[in-house]
Amino acid sequence: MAKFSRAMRMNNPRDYTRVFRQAKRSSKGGLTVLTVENSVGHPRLGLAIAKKHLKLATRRNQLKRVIRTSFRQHQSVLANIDIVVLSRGDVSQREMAQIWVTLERHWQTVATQWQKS
RNA sequence: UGAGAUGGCCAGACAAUCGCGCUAUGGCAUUUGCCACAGUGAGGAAAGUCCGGGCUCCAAUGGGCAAGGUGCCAGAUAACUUCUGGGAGGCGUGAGCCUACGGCCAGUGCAACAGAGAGUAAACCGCCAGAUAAUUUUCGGAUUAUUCGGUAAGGGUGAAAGGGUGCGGUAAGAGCGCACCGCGCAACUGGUAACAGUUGUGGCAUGGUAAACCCCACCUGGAGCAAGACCAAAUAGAAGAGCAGUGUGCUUGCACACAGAUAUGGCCCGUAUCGUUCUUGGGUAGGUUGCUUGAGGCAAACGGUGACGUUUGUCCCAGAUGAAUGAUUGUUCUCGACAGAACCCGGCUUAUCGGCCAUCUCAUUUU
RNA sequence: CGGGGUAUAGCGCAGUCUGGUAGCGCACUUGUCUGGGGGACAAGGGGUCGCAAGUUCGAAUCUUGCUACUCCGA
Repeated sequence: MAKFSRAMRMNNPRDYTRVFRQAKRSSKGGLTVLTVENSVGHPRLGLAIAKKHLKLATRRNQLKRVIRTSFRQHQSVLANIDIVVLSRGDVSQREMAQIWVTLERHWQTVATQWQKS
């Protein structure tokens, strides 16, 4: 059962600044993924999709939904880490299917970086 | 059949799996929650923020000025830069469509360059009469030049040159006279009105520009849900109240006297710091609310040319807050555009793949 | 989400209120001075005035609608 409840989102600005300061980065396919350890007991996801990269609100919402769904389906392989997904300037040229594939590759690299203890 | 005009409607469909927000019910915890099941869940533009209103706070009970807006007339509406009907002008064969459409005979200004002249008109070329001179002569005059006058018909300049066309008239011309057209004024008729029609009259007066200042008529207080209301840590500061160390006295909880406490340090001096508890108000982080039952939708009847209004019945139809509608797979079709609510409504504007319906127009063919 | 501002030469800015000629500085090109560079002097080129409609005889300027950038309110 792969749920995605409200506690698995990062709601606090301090969490974001902590991640931005200490995180490991990996970027490919129009997205950048930042990861850092947390003490909550489960993985958490945060999104930062820039208006400059995707001008239309429809496209931004669509991208966020795709990222959330992918996170939900792959959260069993992830350790207790905070993840922030950033958009990059070239994301506007990608199809949604391509984004889906690159997200799966991101989760694999993150899972190898942070072995589940 | 083809080409159009106007108005309205839809915005891929179905199924499976995994998920999200809100609401109701039930269960477990009772503290914020968790679980089960059911219902419900973006738009015609949600957009731009260009107008109007509700709502909230601030200001003000009034009047005037300023500033801004609107601008044919009548109506609709909570209100409007909206809508409906009508008028005028323009476009189209037509159905129809478009129009910031009050006033420069109240005042002030502006019009570069060109042009003689750009507004109480003006003689550059030209046309015409007279005078003078020359030439010529059939002795009537003719031609040329100069000068002084007349003249807005023609040329030329310009975006624009002070009514247009025709006839008369004249030395040449001229609203100088006449006819028609246009314009102004007056009366009458129709119309709520804008305006239209008829008659008479004037004889050209009144050129353009008000999205130039302005005049006239009408309208407008300012800010915006990050408005506003409520709850409320920590820290610093403010106000108030109680308590405070040591010694003495006695009436045993009061009075009087003396200053202190902590840190540094072996101790003194010295140095540094300074009460403690509670309450109050203020209000930060954070949270709650505002937050969706409304100038609501749908249907019918009635009134109205219509926008719309009235009555009855019926329905409840997003409410998020780092922000909910998605992903994957399958089937199918016409292969899916523009695009995501954030306090709520009425409009306008802009973006947009296509499809359907109704009414109407034109052309062609057949009967 | 709400409220403002700006757009003119490669860059930074005037001109817009009050409509007729688009200008200033730096940069660029050419020439002269110098043995050369630097520097100075002289001359020159370079503009859909963000885009599109409208008003006007005429629009960078006035009006309306779009586009981009930017600031403020947590």
